[in-house]
Amino acid sequence: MVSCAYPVGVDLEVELRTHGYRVTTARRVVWEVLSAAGDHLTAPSITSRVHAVDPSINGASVYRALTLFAELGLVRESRYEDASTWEPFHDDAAIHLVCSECGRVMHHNTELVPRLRRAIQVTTDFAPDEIDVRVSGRCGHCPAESPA
Amino acid sequence: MVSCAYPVGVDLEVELRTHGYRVTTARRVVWEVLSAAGDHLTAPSITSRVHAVDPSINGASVYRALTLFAELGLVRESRYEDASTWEPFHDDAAIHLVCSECGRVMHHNTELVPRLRRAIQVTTDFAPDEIDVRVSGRCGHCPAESPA
DNA sequence: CGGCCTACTGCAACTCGTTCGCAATAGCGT
DNA sequence: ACGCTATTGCGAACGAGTTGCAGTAGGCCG
Repeated sequence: MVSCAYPVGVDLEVELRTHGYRVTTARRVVWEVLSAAGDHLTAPSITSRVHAVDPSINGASVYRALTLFAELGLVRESRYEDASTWEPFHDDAAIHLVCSECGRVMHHNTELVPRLRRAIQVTTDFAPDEIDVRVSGRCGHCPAESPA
Repeated sequence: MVSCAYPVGVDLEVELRTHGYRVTTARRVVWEVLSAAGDHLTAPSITSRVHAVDPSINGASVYRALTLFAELGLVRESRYEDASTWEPFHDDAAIHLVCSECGRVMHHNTELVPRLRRAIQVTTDFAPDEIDVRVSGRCGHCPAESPA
């Protein structure tokens, strides 16, 4: 049911074993769900998708898997409007375009992010680590606001 | 006790009255706290500061005030690591530099933000609204990481 | 291949930030 | 000062996320 549509460069089993963790059903299913979506998902929606695959997997295990994946750097958590979302890790030159209509989250790569990093390094005494850019607006799939 | 150290360009009373809302103690105190901090505050920390000024103000009222202020565009909510924070509104050319050591949040203006907005408009079919940039790292006040 | 050790899971109770319904209170226009 | 009603305080409810514990299953070893 869940196929791996996301170009995963990471082999979960290898990653887990390398760090001495066991490869379990729960972890595999959570990873499949994340990979299949390849997109931002809230924890509750991850849980329900996991349940669609295997209802015997407990919600707590989903959280534990997510936390573990985050520690291993396989996924990243980011907090949006009113929910935190999870997605497979990607490099941070990608910015997030969040559609206020349909809630969809798109990625967009731009060299302005690395440039911003350099600008900060040069013009401030702040040593930048991660850069997270979120843009809210309306995506191409959603109709333009009708003039009320 | 709470003085208004933040360069407020907004008169709360006027803003409330203009929109037909009443000027109440709770709203005034919440606004004083936000203005005095002029910085990102979590809702619970806002509540405790409000209590320091007037313990009779209920936590729920703090949330209601914050929600109202957000609707009026006086404050902005943003979600960080594990808490949502509130701060008086500032224009979004300012980006957030969040120090991982001391937790301090600084603002930095850069013309790269408006440029990013234009880049998105030109190169994608996404219509950008708000742009929120958060940079984690280490600020100038915190000692550099000692080589472990 | 089978058995053991223990990491991991499912469960259920718990925490804690945030919201809601309702009666009492206090703005503010007259 | 009076009255209308927006707003508050209270307490209960809610929901996401966490935790402790006993049972289960991954995977190493013989």
